[in-house]
Amino acid sequence: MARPSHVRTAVCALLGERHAWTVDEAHAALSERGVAADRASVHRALVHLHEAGAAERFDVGDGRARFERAGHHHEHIVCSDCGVVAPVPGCMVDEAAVARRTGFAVSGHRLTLTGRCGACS
Amino acid sequence: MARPSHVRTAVCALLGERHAWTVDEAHAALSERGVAADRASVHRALVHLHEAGAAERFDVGDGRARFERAGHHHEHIVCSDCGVVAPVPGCMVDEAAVARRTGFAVSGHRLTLTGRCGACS
DNA sequence: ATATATGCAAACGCTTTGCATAGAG
DNA sequence: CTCTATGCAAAGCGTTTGCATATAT
Repeated sequence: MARPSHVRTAVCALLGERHAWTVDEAHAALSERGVAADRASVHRALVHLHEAGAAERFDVGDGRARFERAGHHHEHIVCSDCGVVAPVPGCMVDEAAVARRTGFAVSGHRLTLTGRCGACS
Repeated sequence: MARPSHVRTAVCALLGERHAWTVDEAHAALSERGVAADRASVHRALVHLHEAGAAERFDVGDGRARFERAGHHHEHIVCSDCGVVAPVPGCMVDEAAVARRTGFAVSGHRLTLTGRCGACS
C-alpha cells in the first residue's frame, strides 16, 4: 500500500470537513464510516500531513494534539463547559509589535481563547 | 508539617524570581538550593498555589505544564531554537471583538508566539 | 491527637516507536 | 521485487494519585 494510502486519504478528507480533529476524534469518525484504521496509523497520517505542510498542529491546553487543514489562519476558542473548540475568524495579533517589544524574530503565534459557547450559556 | 510547608513556601518563593517554571525546573532549582523535595510534592505545591489563585498555569505546546505568579497578565513567546520562554509585556487581544464574532462569552485567553530569541539569531 | 504536607511508587492518558506484515507500483 | 503504509504491541513522558509516614499545631 504505497501511494494511495487508505488511511491517509481518508484522514485527509476529514480535514476538509471540520476545522479541528484530535487523533481519537478522527479515529472514531473513520470507524463510523466503516474505515478500519489503527489509532497509530491515524496519528501517523496526521503527523505526516503536518510534516508535508498540509495540516497545522496545535493544542488548546488539554494535552491532546489537534490537527486542522493548513492555510486558513484563524484563532481558536474553547468552551469551558462542553469543551467544544471553535474557530475564530480573522487574526488580531500584531507580530511586528511583539518583535519590537521582545527582540525576537517572530515567526508565528497561537491564540486560544476561553469562554462559554452559545449553547452552554 | 501542617501550615508552614517546607516545599510550598520554597516553591512560592521561586515564582517571585522568574516568570515561568515547569515542575522539573522548579524541582531542580530547589535541589540546587539544598531544598530536598520530591517532584510530586513540587507538582502538588504548584497545583495548590494555582488552585489558591496565587499562580497561573499554562503550556506552550510542548506538553509540559508551566506555572507563573498570578496577577500580571502578559503573553509568552517561545524560542524555536533554544526553547526559552519569555514574557511579552502588554496585551493585544480584543476579547470583545471575539465575543462579537463567535457568540461566546469570552472569559480569557492565552497567546503564545514563536520565534528566535536575540541570543539565537 | 488531629489534620495535612511529603516521599515513594505506581497508575494514567496520550504520544511515539519498533517490528513484522501486507499491499502498491 | 522493492518500498512504504498499516496493525499490533510496547515504550516513553509528564501528570496525577494512593498510601504510609512524618510533623506542626
